[in-house]
Amino acid sequence: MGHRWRYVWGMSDYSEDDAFEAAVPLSQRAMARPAMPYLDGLNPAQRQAVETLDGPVLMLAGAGTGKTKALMTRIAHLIFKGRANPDQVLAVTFTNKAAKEMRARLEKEPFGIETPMRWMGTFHSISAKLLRRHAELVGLQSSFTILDSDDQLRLLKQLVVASDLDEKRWPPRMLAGIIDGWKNKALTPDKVPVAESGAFDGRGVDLYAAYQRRLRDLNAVDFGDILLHMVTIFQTHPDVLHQYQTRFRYILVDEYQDTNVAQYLWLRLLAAGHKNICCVGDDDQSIYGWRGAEVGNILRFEADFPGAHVVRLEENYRSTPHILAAASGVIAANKGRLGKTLFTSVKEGEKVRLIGHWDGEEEARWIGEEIEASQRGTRGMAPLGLDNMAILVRASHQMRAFEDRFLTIGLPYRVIGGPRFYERMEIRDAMAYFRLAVSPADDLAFERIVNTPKRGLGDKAVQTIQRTARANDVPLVEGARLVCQGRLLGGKGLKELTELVAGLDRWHAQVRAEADTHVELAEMILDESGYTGFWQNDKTPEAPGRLENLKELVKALENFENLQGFLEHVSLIMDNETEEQGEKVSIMTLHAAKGLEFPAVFLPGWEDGLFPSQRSMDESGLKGLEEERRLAYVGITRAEELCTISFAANRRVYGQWQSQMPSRFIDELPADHVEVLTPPGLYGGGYGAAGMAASASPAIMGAAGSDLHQKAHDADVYNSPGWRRLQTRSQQRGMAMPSEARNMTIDATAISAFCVDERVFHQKFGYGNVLAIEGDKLEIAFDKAGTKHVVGRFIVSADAADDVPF
DNA sequence: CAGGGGCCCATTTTT
DNA sequence: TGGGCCCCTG
Repeated sequence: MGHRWRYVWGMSDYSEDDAFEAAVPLSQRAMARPAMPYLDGLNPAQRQAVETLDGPVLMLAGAGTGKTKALMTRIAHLIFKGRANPDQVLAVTFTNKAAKEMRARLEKEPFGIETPMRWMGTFHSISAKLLRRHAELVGLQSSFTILDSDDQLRLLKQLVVASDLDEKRWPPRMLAGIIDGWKNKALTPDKVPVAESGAFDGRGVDLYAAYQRRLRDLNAVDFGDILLHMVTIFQTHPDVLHQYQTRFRYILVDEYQDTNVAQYLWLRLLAAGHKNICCVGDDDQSIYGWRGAEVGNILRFEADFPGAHVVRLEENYRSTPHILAAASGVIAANKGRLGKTLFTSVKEGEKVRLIGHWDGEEEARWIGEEIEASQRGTRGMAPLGLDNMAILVRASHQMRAFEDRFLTIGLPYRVIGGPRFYERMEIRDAMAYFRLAVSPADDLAFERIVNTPKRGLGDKAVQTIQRTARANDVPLVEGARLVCQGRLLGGKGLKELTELVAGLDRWHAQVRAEADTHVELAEMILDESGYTGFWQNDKTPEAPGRLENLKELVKALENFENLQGFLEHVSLIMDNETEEQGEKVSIMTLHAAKGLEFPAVFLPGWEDGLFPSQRSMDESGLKGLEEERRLAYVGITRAEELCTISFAANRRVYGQWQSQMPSRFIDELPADHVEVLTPPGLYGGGYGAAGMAASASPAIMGAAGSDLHQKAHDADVYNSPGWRRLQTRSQQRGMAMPSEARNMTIDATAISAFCVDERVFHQKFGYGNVLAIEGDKLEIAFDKAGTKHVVGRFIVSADAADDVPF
């Protein structure tokens, strides 16, 4: 069927405007289509979302309910029904990846729409395209450049310095944040509310205005401007607005819960005429409030667009009932939701598993073992490939424990959202040198570094070496030696190659003689080979980072006996890891996981302060907590078959060992859908790190109760016999306790109901942070009342105070 | 100009 | 604890 329709829209060779003006009355031809088979696979809700073509539609699509399918089918339907040709559909996504995927899927069966959808893309890419056409309306030329955040920062820094502000107290980065915030709210300098005029030492607005002038002079825009300028143009040039209101007959928006105010206005202006706007989203998955997203946009949709059809997609095709119930239980604690009830026709499945550990290292170790067990097939489940498993963390620094552990046991992993350390070019180069020092016959390593750094040994020289080596049936290094002896190369190349061969000989001798420590040797190799110098002389902006990575690599060597030992561990992983191939466990942040799904998901680090993040709660209070809770919801709903939540009783935070309380979200897990596991090394159930913390949880015990934290504090858990027993047992079994923890005596901080840095609330003085603890007296820095010494019984944890309206 | 030392701070991230 | 940034020095 593809051909026929391709023909119909074969006008895409025209200029865009011609194509637009020519807007073909497609309906007759479309009607001629025999059937619309693409509608067949939809459930009633999806079908309604697809077939309600006119007027505003809000598609509330819970996790795993076939949102993308519905969205794409709707687009196809609009086109096949002849309501619009592909050029008249505005389809907005948040990431280029999402747009790309959607394009790809629309081209394939059952849709076969091969006419490119010109207006499918991110807010930014579409706006940039529009802005190039109308740049002069905001004083720019259409050739304007788009600054990245680095450029932006450099510019702002100049302005801050020029304004005699103390760069330390008023960092340009902060100004960038403030300005971005204003732009996200579609506030031009003249529109910034008076209430915010105190920002940035009272200079914020002025600097913002100066920055905008500077950008204009440079004929440049930053990311925020791309949208802001278009909103300005739409607001001040009705003719332009009208042009696009007419052009875009239908508007579709994905991830609507993530839109900020500027994007909202942009959409509302464009949709104002026909109101044919379909927003797809899930208020429960709004996790980008910190970068300006307004959940309010989705919550207010019906008010903004009176008469809107709201369609709820609630049938979940992804997860088992227990997983859905757990996720629903957690998210139910949020207020002001639009509300959806996910259901599934699946009957079976494992409960969500919950386990506590002594510390973060043990948690990583346990998860590693679980992953290996799942690979073999466990608990009657079929073996799972590594691609089917993921570890989702709150903050990227949590990844390190897993990377370290997986590297040690040789478990292949991939980090989503950031290149892996051992995959970086400079690390691979350095490793190649080490490999050659250990095994001179490593030809791959030789090929890799023979001309790195540049030695004037190009393709031709390498070919000569290879030919010689092959002719004499020797490794490449020996081939190179023969080339040097026979003077088969000329001039500079010969000299350099001779030097390299001599160096390799020397390093190899050192390895064998064990004259120096392997760390010193590694440093020597990197220096003498000229590799370090190569990056030092490199002027590209990446060079310093690469040097840092090399330092890091050398530091990592300290954990091994010798170079060989290190290489063995890493090479096991790297060698059968041909680029992006092979099965790997995924490690990523919860944010990065949105939109993905895995049969098995691990959710480590569910500890108050880490998750929910203390900072989130401090900065945004209840709002912040609710966003964290949505993050928990996103995490759980990534799992198809098996979801494992874990926490550690102790964790190193900024180099300090800290006792951790299980996350309050654990309390919110419905007990009937959770299986509490006993941590390894602990005999029987009893008081395990998990057992204790979990059974302290009313939810898990099935007891009525509401405030785990207060109870836990009251019960003085860290001083409890159970806790001591755990500590002793762990020691006896030589469990995964780092030496610091092993020797740790339980100090006043842990015994007190509060801990240093804890956020607390005082009836009279308000909120504050604990500075120090002496017996039952606390030194607290109150936000408003200053630093005071207070007796502990007048203080409640800020967590508990959250329930008090403020 | 590059590197060392000291100091401050410490999520989430796309465009 | 440790990474990034700035400043100072050789």
